[in-house]
Amino acid sequence: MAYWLIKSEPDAFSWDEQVANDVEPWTGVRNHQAKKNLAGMKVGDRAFFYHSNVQRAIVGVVEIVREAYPDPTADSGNWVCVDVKTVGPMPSPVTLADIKQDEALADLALVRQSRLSVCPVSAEHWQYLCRMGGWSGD
DNA sequence: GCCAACGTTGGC
DNA sequence: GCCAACGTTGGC
Repeated sequence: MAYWLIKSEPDAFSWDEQVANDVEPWTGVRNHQAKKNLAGMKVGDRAFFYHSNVQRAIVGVVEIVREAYPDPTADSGNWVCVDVKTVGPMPSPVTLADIKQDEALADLALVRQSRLSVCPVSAEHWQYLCRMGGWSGD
């Protein structure tokens, strides 16, 4: 299974809303690199839910429950979205500042390509970040 | 096919 | 609010 990180501006769609909705179509991605990553997601993959802009921290974990299908919010072009399901909140959110000052995470896509809204996370980095956030779930 | 201009994203 | 990074557009 693969791991990912998806970004959302809390003003547009927050973790609280994700928890309330439980399953949410992840729409609105309009970047080819991000689209490629969406298309590579499989059911059962896990993703960090990251708040960009205001809070800048990993605040929760979601699971992919539906693989890439045409984004209904796209008026043109063949953009895709996936459905994600709430798994649980990070016991202590991992902030971007924490990530940036840790050498082991220097080549995280989140750091290297700050504008990419859907990025892959290696298994090593996933486990590392889970430890930082106090995530003890499976 | 190159490059300048412009728009958007996101960190600070 | 500013700026850097990056994507897109359009003139040539």
